[in-house]
Amino acid sequence: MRTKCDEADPRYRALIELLRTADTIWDASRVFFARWDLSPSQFNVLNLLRLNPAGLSQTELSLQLIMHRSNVTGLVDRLEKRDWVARKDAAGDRRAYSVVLTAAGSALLKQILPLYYQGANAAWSHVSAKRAAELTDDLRQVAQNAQQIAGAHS
Amino acid sequence: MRTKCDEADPRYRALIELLRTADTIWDASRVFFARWDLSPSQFNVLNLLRLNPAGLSQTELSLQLIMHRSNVTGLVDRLEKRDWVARKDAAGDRRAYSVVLTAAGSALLKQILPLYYQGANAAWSHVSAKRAAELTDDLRQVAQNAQQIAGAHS
DNA sequence: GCCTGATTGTTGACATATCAACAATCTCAT
DNA sequence: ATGAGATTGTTGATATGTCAACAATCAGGC
Repeated sequence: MRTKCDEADPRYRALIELLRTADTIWDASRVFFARWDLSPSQFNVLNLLRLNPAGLSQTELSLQLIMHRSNVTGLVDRLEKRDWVARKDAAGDRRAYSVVLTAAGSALLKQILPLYYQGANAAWSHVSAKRAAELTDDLRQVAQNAQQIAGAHS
Repeated sequence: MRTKCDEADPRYRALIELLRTADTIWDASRVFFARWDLSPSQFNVLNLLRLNPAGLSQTELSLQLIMHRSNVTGLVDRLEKRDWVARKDAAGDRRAYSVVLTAAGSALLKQILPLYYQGANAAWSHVSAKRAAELTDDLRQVAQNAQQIAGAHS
């Protein structure tokens, strides 16, 4: 039995639409954050630090944000230069930093978050909460499968 | 009536999961294409040219791939250097090129596509065709909304 | 023909991302 | 305690992406 799958397959189309939609949302968020001269990635760093007031090491940041350690260096550099985050010495490990939100960074987030949630809500206004939850489950499964397929390097 | 929306909202969670899943898939595809020393973006160019045998201008490519004109320059440069695409003079417009697949590029795609569809299928194996189609519709709507929200720069 | 305005691809400056390699440091078995 | 191996953040090379500005060209009204 052959595996039926080409560009007409509904699953393949869903895959393409998923990537396309994510790209569109990312671009829209870039426009949104431009008001504060902030990039989506920079916002993600700030938002993650908000949820971790004790601070995160750069490696922890890279794991949460799904990016390479080396990329966090420049990201934190630029945020630090604008006084939104600070590098504290990590307790008990002289190799690592503990990156924390500054008061200014916290204040900035307080300004952004309500508008951010509002926009996120508006984009999904036509989707019911139940359907959104189902969709989330589907996506989680797809992400897990994709990782396994890539991990098998076949 | 206040708008209820925070990080616990199912719609917000769907948004986050959407971005996260797309990122994971993109990373997985990067691993997948690495076998041919190819990037996902480079593959997208080749695949798009396959569907347009007459060739596309770089501006047309940028519109289809949702990226800036200026980014296509380097992308095509690198693909041309490896003889997978060629820049022909566009008929009737001395400013533009007509970018086309070479025989080598076409042969490369023939090699990749079956494995590509196979992987795409595997990632969505747990989702029914009907559900995939519904999901695609939802995503299209979300993408459209996101664009409008960004366009309104509010 | 000719001028105005739009479009095409390129360039340079920059942010974001990967990877390999490096010094500094930590961990842990011995 | 010490040496082997892992981990941390940085650096340099490179790809990918944006944007503004530029020369060349096109398209249309006059």
